[in-house]
Amino acid sequence: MVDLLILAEKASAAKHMAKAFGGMTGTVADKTYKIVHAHGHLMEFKEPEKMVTTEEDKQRYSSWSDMKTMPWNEADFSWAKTYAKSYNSYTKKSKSTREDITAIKAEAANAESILLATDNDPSGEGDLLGWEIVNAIKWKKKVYRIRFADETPKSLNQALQQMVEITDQFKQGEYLKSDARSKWDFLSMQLTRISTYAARQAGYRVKVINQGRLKSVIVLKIWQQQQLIDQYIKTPYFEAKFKDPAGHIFARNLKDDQQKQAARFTDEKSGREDIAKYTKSPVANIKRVRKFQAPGSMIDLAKLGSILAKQGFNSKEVLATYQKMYEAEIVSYPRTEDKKITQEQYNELLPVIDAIAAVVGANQQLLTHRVLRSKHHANEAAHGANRPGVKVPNSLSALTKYGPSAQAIYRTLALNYLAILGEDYEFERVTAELEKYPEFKTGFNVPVKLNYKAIFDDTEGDDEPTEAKSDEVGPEAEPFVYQGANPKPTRPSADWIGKFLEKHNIGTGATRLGVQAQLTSGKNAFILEKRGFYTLTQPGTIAAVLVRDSWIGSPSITKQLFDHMDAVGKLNEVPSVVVNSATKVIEHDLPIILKNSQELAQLVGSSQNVKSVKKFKAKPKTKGQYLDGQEIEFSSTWGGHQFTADEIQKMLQGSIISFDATSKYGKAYTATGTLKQQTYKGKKFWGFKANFGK
DNA sequence: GCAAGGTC
Repeated sequence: MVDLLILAEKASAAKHMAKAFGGMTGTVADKTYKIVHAHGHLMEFKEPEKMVTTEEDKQRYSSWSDMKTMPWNEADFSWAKTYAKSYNSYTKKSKSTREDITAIKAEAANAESILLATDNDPSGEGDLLGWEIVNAIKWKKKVYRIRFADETPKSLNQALQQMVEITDQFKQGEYLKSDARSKWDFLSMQLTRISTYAARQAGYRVKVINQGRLKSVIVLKIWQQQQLIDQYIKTPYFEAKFKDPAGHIFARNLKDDQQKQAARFTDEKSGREDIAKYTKSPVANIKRVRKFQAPGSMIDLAKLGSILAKQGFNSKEVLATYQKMYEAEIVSYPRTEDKKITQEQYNELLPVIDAIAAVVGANQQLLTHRVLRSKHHANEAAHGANRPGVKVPNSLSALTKYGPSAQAIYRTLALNYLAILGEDYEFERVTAELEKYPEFKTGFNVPVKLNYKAIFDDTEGDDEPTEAKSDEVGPEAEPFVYQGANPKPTRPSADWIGKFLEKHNIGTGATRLGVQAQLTSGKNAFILEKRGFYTLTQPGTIAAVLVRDSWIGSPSITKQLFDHMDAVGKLNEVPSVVVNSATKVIEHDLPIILKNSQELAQLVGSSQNVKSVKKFKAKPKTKGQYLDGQEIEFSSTWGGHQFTADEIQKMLQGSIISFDATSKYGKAYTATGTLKQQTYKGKKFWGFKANFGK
């Protein structure tokens, strides 16, 4: 008989506890103990039709096609749970968790009390999965809880001193709120049945049209952005600006639409007339201020995924490879919520910093900042931000066995971590204005010491052509007509969706990248991913169109759910209010989804032939005589830019032209090139060709 | 066939 059966959330946590307490069994804080562990949730809800009793209800809750059966009445459900299926990626087999539960039950038979030592997630998920096990083994004796700041021995032993009894689960806010959350999400599956039915009614032979708090919001956001892109019309404007000999631009700070309207002209002629008002001016009031910038916050899993997406790795593979590296203790816990680390975690890594730097080829001389900055420090961080582990690989190539992206994962994580050991970036902020027209100002940064940026610069990868300008300003600047345009909407990408989800607090560190991996893979994928950029597939478009104007497609639904969960967690609100709110969402969204299905034909296209919707818009062509006399035809636009008559004339004469363009990453640059005969898929054609990198 | 949340 032991005093305490310590239940850890996962194998790695159990291992850390064994290290902290002196073995998998023993005596700690005057109590005998044994450590066991789960691997996440071992129990999950039974199928809806298996949570009801009458034959009539079994029928009702099996239906995917009778819309009168919904919204479901949650009072009909027993909310009974069953063993989860756990998938083993090594054996590629699914296995029931029945044996795990049986094993824990057998150990519990020899214990006086259970100590829940599962993770302390803000959502209460660790409490929920602990209680699921306690309930599954029909435990009737005492239950205690510890919450630890991190998994270092010091923190775990500290936590043990603050053990609290929580035997009545219905009085424990963390359990109540996560239980309510899980019921809410479970009830939301009705929207998948509704959407699948609606799409089929509209004539689409779809498999399943999944909907949920994360999925619907992601897919709808991508669709809406695609609409913005499709509807985007580039409208150039002409604005008076000044330029000094080194190329620094002096412009007015146009704060609102009114100011912009007054300063910008829609045609070049008016722009030219406007600059006639100005003459060359000396540059005045040059200020140089020395500034410092600390390294940015550490990257999370979603951010890492988006960085690697740009290098051609897909999220599914990154997740799998990262997991294997974590199991080998080469990197820290992947699915962390933490963006910071504790002092203990920082201290733990310090001795191996130089070894890590050597592996990834970082300059060790730059790692001089040996104090954890407050912006990276947290008092509590169960796993700590994503970072390299204490075990350092011998070389990058030794990592290849974990997966294709292993080297890239380690390199990115390590450099990002090492950057916090670099000194602040030092630069000079230069500002100046025009003597004659002081409202025209310029400002730019001149790097003095790169410091941490020489280790890891999260702006790298934005491979935009930046002209190397001199840091000398003035002595004078001349007016010119600057040609700009309304900015093109950003292309949907992994990075962009990640930021959006984070901003609205949708999903967790564990699910944000996971759901994107899910949506981009399999036969029924909703999203097509190419180097981190997203487009919707046909089923994805259907899913998006169906949840237009719905609540499930809105980010505010998660916000509302979380606000209510917080109230439940503080015991200020009864859980049933949260669960009932799910029914209200179904009630509201069911008719909307059915109504939206009538627009599918128009917005998605033919249900018979997917390709028929992808009619290519014929590009407007221009004809003319090339300098050798032959009659040629070429597109009158390039990269969203409409060639002016003057540019067309010049191109036909074989001259080089330049114009302002926007890159596919949304950055403005100057495109320079000539008209050339080119080949595409074996066909010859004439068109503008940019001289990149020349 | 369904969610989102854990985990491997």
